[in-house]
Amino acid sequence: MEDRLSGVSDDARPRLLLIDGHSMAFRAYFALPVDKFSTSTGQHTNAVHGFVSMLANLIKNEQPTHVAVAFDAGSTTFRTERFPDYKGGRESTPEPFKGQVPLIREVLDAMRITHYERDMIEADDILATWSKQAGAKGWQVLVCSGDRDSLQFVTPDVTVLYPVKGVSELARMTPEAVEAKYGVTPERYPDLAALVGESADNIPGVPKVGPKTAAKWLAQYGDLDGVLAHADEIGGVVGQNLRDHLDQVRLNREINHLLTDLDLPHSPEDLAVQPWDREALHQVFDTLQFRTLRDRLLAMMPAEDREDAPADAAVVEIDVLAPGTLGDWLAARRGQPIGLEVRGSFVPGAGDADMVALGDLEGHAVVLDLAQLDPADDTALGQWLAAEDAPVVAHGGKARAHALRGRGYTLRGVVLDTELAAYLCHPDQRSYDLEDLAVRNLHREIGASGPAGGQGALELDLEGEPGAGADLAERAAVLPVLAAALESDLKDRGSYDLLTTLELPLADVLEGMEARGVAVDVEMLRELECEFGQQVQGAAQEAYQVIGREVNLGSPKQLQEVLFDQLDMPRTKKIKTGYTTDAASLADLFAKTQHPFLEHLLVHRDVTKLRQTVDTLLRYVASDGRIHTTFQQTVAATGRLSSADPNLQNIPIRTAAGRRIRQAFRVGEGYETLLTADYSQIEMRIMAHLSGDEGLIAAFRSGEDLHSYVASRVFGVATDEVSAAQRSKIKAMSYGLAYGLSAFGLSKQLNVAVGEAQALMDDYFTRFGGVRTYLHEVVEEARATGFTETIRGRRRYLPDLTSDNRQRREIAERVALNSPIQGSAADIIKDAMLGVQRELDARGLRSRMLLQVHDELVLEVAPGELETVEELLRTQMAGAADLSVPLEVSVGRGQTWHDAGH
DNA sequence: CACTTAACGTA
DNA sequence: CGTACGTTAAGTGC
Repeated sequence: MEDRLSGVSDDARPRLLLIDGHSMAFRAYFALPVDKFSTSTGQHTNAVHGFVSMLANLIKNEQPTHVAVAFDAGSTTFRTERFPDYKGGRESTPEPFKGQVPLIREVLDAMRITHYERDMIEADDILATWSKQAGAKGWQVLVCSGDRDSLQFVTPDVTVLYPVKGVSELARMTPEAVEAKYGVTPERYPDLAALVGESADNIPGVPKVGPKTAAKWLAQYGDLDGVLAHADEIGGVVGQNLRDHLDQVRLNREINHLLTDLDLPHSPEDLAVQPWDREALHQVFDTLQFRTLRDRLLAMMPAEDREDAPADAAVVEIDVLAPGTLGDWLAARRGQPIGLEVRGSFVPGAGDADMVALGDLEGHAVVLDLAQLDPADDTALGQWLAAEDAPVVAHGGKARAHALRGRGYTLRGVVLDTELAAYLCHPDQRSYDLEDLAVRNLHREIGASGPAGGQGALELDLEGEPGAGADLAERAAVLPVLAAALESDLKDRGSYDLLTTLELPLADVLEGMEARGVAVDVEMLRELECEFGQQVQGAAQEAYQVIGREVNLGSPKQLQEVLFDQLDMPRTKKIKTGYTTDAASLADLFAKTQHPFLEHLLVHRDVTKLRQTVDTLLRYVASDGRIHTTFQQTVAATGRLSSADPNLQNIPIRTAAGRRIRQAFRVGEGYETLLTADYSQIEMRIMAHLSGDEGLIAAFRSGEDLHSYVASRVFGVATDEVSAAQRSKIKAMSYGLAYGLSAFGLSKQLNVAVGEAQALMDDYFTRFGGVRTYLHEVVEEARATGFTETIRGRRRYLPDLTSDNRQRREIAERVALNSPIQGSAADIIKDAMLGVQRELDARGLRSRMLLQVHDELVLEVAPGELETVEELLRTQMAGAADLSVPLEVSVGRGQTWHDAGH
């Protein structure tokens, strides 16, 4: 590691960087705005960000060979015992600062930087000791500390970096700089400090004596002892003051003396910089939600810090095939997993591919330009792609299949999809770029060498796009290697089965659904757009009239002005930018003020949203008159699918106007009807199953209305005597429980007193105690194992369950409650989809699945197949899991999605 | 131009 | 102080 600096610096001595952790974190905290740095979970991160940013700069600029951080262990130290007022009178640590220090430690761990603290000792003492030890060896030492006491150990070899402004600007305090600034040598600095005092540490100095006077005295009498010995000779008020404070000054000197003889567990040699733990670094930056900082750090990670040298397989050799020999190339590798990478457009239903690369485990690759592919090769490629028994490894196979489909190829036989595999291993990440996976799992950089780095690959590239072929080949070649790594990772996590029996086959099913899309009535959508548009205009005009001016009703900022400044309405809930103007608050305000502006505003909001939904849908209608969404299979951490471009899982249903949009989704030409099937109360049934609560299981087995049944038990009345109000309270609570709802939250939702909500929950748990036990146990087990699990063994890792930060911990606890339930429901409907597809195929039916909306499937039924399809749909959905309660499925049919719904 | 925020639709 | 998503316009900052 030492040789790293030889190229950068002309000084070949080891360079030790020492950092006072608390002091710098605190500086960072005050340098950066608290409200601008927090994660979506509410964790403040400004101090972490500032600290890590500073650390990154230091490492980059100073190129240390050794690094360590010292922290203060607690508020009690040998100094406070000696002098109870030391550091007294300080404001208590700001709330948002607490909890950030452990996060800094996590980052340091990931960077494999030693950090140390010891009871009763301050960070400065630790740093002073290391500094002295390293100085004695002739090392260069840099000490980064915001504590001026550290200036006392500045020497020609030891420089203190003292923050002047925030944490970005550090003053290099060399012996010369100390002398220039304070008029004394570093060695005498504590003498000066003893006389002057340090208000930050609540150390009183001699009144009226500042650095100038103190330095003058020290120059005159040599050192502090000299000054004290000659205290009588000093005239004036300051002299008298000194004489009055002799004991204080002696005590000060005693206190600001730093220990340099601690027995530390790490010698300076132990502090050598280590290769960073990329995996851990990614994880901690994921939780901190630091994107730019992550990139900055990774970018400066020197090549020699990569954990293992790249394996020899990293060299990709592009085989130049004679026309017509692709079949031979493939035959020579029969049965071996081949990586497949595709270049082109991955748009569902309108994809296209222009280049394909194949790579084997040994690093051999071929690059195929599909536009000028030899007919024999084209056949060989098509057969190989479609063969179920020719093992393929892809990254995002579903998207690649869309591209290939555009060229008439069918993709089958994907035995491992690296994107899906990575998702199952770390379902919380936001992206699974192949480059990142290669680096994290194989320590292999791909696409980094640039065009010139290829091995004679350039001539293979399409004109005007140098490097594309080499890049594609490199990606294809890394896939089988990566697949092996991810396969074993998945097996370790017990999730391999989930990949092969659920997610991989599902990807095929989803690809089909996306490719076929869903038919819409464009005329109807246009009419709706127009109608909603007029209503938007109308509502806006009326709103303007009320307030006497035109504002942008879509701007929360301008609305705040109108509501709270112009109209001086009661303040709503506070948010970052002021007061919220969300629908619930506006409704509250209307109840209080009856102000007509609010009415018009709410109508405007509603209709704007609807118009916008219609607008978006229209933009996505493809040339076949259908909308092709993308079902994202690696986004939702619980295992659900999500839908995007456009999102068809959030089409309105609750309001009459909204439901009209569903009328525009209709059965396609050549088909008879739409069929929708949804699970009734699937999450509550899963709760009953997982908890084993006798009462809840009995409720479902009784066949009675769930919420009425539960309400009758909670309120102690007959099922048919349950009032609508009682039922709806219970319904809200039942669903809330699976989200970790508190009595406070319930009270807010039901608009009742917290006490009443609490009583309701208590009554509920008296009757359904198994639920409470289960909810408690699921959290505790997750805390012990670090993850939750669904009925299919889908894991979600929740490191925050053991966080010291209460807010983070409690959020993780709610996630732990919800994930097995939501995730199991996702498992079940995914299994059902496989069953439905299998049956449709097996029976040679033309009917087909179109959409999935979490607990609902939408199918397009071919003429004459209705009865068969409905039956198989019910059977497959109800039989998708074997729970201790029945899975109930309700089915509807109609010409439109609205009519098929129920 | 890219990113974040507030708001709101679904299960 | 209830989970999981995606999309949009407005606002902010480079």
